[in-house]
Amino acid sequence: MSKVRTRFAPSPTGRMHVGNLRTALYAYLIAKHEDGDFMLRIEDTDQERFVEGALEIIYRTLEKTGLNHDEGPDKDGGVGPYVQSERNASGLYLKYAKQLIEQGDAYYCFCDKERLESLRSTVSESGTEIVVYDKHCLHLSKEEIQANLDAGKPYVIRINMPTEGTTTFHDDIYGDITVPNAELDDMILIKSDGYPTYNFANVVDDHLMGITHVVRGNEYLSSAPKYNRLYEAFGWDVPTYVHCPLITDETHKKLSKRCGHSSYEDLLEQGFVSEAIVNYVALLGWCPEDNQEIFSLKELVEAFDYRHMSKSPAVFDVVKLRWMNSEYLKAMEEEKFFQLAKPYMEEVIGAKYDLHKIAKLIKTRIETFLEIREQIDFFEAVPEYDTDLYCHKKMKTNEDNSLELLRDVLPVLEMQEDFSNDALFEALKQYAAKIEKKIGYVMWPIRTAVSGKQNTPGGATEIMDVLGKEESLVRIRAGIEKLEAR
RNA sequence: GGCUCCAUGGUCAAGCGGUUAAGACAUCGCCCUUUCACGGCGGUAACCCGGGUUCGAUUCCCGGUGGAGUCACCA
Repeated sequence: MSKVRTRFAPSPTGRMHVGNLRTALYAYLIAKHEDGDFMLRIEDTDQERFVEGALEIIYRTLEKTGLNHDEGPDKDGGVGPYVQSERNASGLYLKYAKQLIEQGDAYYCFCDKERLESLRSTVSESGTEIVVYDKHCLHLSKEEIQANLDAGKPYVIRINMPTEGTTTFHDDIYGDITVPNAELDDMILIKSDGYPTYNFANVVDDHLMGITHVVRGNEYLSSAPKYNRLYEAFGWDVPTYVHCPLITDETHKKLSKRCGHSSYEDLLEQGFVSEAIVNYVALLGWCPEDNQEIFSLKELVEAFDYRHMSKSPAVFDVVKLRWMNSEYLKAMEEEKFFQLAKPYMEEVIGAKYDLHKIAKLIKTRIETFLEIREQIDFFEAVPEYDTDLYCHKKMKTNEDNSLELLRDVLPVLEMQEDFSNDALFEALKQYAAKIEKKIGYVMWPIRTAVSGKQNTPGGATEIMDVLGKEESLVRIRAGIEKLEAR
């Protein structure tokens, strides 16, 4: 049995779509599960769609997600170049296309855009007809072709598909798929600009690079039967196809830029951690036997069996991603969490307070880093709040007894030397015991005064620990004034 | 519209002829608690419809319905 070789073959056209990321992940997992090779190939045959910087995004994303390739433009494995425009420069694709022409499996086509368009419109009017090229140029004589070529007339090279019978191709997930040959378009192999089309370059390169498993998105499923004709014409072995189920948005449509979280970079910007994104995406269309949900990349390699992949499309559920992200944050070691959260904290409160302490408080209370702002903004300044915040049914507090409590407890805090959480808690516990109230009765008004918020990360003492004695007392006095002024 | 694929709770999904039809997210309730969160416990909620095959279908086959993908000198 030969070594498994898979490839990720993105086009440098922008951000990393999560569908692409998952395809890359699955290709990586299929290879690594069998101890095979995973390679990167750049499919840049469309010069018009090339986006500046897209290459860097591809490299960066693979690196950040840990999907390290064994071969690629930057890592020669002997079957390069790994960039299609470079391969094309040597006339590689044209050579193979011409071989097909000689065999009678392909032909020159000189039809211009206008003719092709008129073809389309006439066909659609007749209704029942199928929209494929009419093979007009297939019937050109040798002399006509040569004359056109000599005249420098632009041309493309098309494959000559059979018009009768059916073609069956096999996908390891979806099984056998049979289509009528009349449906098969004489697809273009070489474009008039000399570049190969995706369909052609893909087949040629996958063969030349020894790819054993072609992993790609379900949206290519319908073009797959055409490939068999190509492999057949060349006499090459057809690789194993693994088409991944579609990832959709909440309306069950193919995930698009419109939904706002369609790319890996979008998700990072929205405060998700890379590992959680990879983990979540792995579970979109695949599931292990024991239903484990939290996976490191290493564990995924171990557990991944692509035969357990699902066939039906999966909705990208941001809510579940958020949950998973929170799991990663909770499990993260403190220092790492601090480093990642630091920029978000600094953005709100600078370096005024001990950010380590604050990081500890928010760690179990956020799902994404973006929530940090709303969690800690009160440290910067107490927001405007209504005094009915002091009313809490369970704590049995209201504006009146809160005012009384704060006035009463203020001297206690003023005398308190040690403003650490533990010491404060101990002191206030004793105070509560003294006045024969439950601890919450004491804590609620204080927490309200120092934060001005309904909910806060941490309780009254933890907040005061961060604020320090001076600021805490300032805020409590302000709270008293606010209650008096009501 | 043609072709192709898909079909278990709101979502991700186990299941692969006989089950009280798992689990997770979300949701609801309770407990814990210095608020919230975390954590713990529990609840609500699903096999698209109709025919077969079979002693027995969520599971196999056919049809319908529904959804999606695709029909470029884009990938």
